[in-house]
Amino acid sequence: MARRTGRVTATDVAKEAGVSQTTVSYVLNDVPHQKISEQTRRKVLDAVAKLGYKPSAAARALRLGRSDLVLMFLPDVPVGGTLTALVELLGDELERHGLNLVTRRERHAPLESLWRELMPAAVMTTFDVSAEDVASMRAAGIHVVSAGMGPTVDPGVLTIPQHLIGTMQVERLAATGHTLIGYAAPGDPRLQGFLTLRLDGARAACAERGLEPPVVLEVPLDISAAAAAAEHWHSAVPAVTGVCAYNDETAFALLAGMRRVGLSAPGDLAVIGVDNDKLAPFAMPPLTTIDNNLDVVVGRAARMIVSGVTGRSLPAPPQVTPLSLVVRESA
Amino acid sequence: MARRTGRVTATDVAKEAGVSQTTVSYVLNDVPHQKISEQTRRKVLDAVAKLGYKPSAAARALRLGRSDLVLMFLPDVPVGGTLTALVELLGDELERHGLNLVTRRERHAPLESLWRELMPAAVMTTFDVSAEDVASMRAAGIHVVSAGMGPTVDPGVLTIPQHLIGTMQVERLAATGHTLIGYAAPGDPRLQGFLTLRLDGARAACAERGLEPPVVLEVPLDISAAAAAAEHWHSAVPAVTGVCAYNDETAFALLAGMRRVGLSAPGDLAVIGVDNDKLAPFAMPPLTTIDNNLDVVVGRAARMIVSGVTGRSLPAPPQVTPLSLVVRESA
DNA sequence: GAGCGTCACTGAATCGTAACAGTGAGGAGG
DNA sequence: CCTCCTCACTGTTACGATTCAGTGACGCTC
Repeated sequence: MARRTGRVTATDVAKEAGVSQTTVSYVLNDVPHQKISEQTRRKVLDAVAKLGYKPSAAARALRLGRSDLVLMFLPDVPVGGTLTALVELLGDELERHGLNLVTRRERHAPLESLWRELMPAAVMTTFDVSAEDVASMRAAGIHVVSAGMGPTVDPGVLTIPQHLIGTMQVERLAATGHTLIGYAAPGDPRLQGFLTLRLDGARAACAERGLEPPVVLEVPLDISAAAAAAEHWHSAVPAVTGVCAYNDETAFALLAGMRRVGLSAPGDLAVIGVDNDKLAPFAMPPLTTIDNNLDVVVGRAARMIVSGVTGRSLPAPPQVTPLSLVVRESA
Repeated sequence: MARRTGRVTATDVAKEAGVSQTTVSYVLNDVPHQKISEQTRRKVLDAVAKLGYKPSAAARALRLGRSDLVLMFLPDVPVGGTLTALVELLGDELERHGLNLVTRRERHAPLESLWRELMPAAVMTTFDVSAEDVASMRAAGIHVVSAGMGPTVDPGVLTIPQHLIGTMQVERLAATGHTLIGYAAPGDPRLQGFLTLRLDGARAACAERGLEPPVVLEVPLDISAAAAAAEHWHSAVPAVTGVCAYNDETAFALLAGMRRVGLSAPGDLAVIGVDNDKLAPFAMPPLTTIDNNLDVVVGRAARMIVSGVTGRSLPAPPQVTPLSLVVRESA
């Protein structure tokens, strides 16, 4: 018989239930315009349960021309906590809808070979992908959701408003009386894209309030360098009194550098981070930061992907800004 | 024609090269006992390049009875930095060998339905899986690599020696003159498994040196609670002077708690963490910790998986202990 | 009671690859 | 000259699901 592989197939189920394999498929997929009697449906379902039948993802993918994989392209950046958490949450959420998340870093360049090979149901990108790449994926029936950070053309785009992050940081500092603001840029050049957007947001916020544009210094993850930057800001005339850090890591480094040269936050220099890192409450002093409410973002992303793939439209996403200020002590 | 889907198939390549589809398959898979002339091989390869042919993962999976997916089951724990990095590195490494990593949290329980559905080439687990689960996967031709933490039965097992972590922490504290040692346990009950092993290692190390067993207190990620624990250790008679933290997060919380009650490290209480978190150098004071050299671990894991899947045995892993002490200032 | 329409199914083709089982050409051996 | 073997391929089937195109049986109308 067909018992060479040990796999339980739809044919086995059909035999057990005494119906055709076609019927099994109809029952399991709840095919719209097929009338199946309750009795037959029951028989099939019982057989499925009895035999422990699980449809083969490969066979289904071959037939349908697409798999249940969702391909997520990540920027080639030492992944920060936020992106990691996003991946994790998104994976869980997609799983609930029968989709499997596969992540890939943008580096081993050819996106195309990968999606042609895997035939994913959807692709999600976290950086900007060329319009032609997007077009050819769409043409191949793949749902593309772009969380790219740039000014995207895609109407169905999901964007974490990077520039708003910078804006909110400046808002906080301005609200607490700071008039000359610094910006701590990360050392890693691969973060340039995000940096530009966040910094633009900060610049705009300063301009809007009639403040000088932020004084940008690089603060790599190195205490000495961070200390030098801190002194530079502090001893400038007029002095910078509040700093927006690119993210919480940078903020931690800056705070450590400040300690090295005897400066303290927020007295000498207020510091505000981004990400609400798990360790932010335990910084010295506890770090004020911007939380990008990931559950909101993930919820939206998952909805876009799932509704795109299944064709069903899901309940509209709540219109919540996925950013919030977490005030602690550092700013 | 067959041009309904837009996909380039092996048949298209065959047509282009003027050979049979079988020959294309033989060339591309380098089938051992088939003689293919250099000339034909070239023609096929050229056609592949010209048409941009990429074999369908689904069709291949269906035919072979297994996909190129590697399924990694993660413990249902708010994933710490280490595990995250492990997943990331492993994904990159597997990718180089044409395998795709899919992660899943142990929670939506039935492992079985998932692997039956996806037919992965290999499964990697980070927790203990029942012997029968392993047996049935093996029976289905799936390579199982268990990085479970328990005393595993599996001979081909890959273990991060959790107990050694505790041992090394105690070693460091003992070497710097501490005789009564504390252990800061995490609040999350899901970490119990790892905790037990690390703690056992610490206990054993204490016993070996004739020291009292470590004084275990729970240090959740909450400053007040951490402060209370710190005071408890410090004011005990005789006083605990050095503490092994379950991980760097716990260490950060403890250090923050200590500041709250005016204690400092390492003077009042030396603190040593685990993980060498990215932020560890920026702790106050910079955190001494145990680094579990992930590249080593990942390299081993990847080798085990790849060699298991491909059948080829890869160069033997360097016998390096994947743990090292990183001395900073806190202990 | 012939015609028509639903109902509740079933038969067979199809997706793209791998690999078994040939097959004709050419050379070696007797 | 006939047989046998190797070489270098090719024809065809199978993997397991989806789905189009039927197909009897039955009820209803005129």
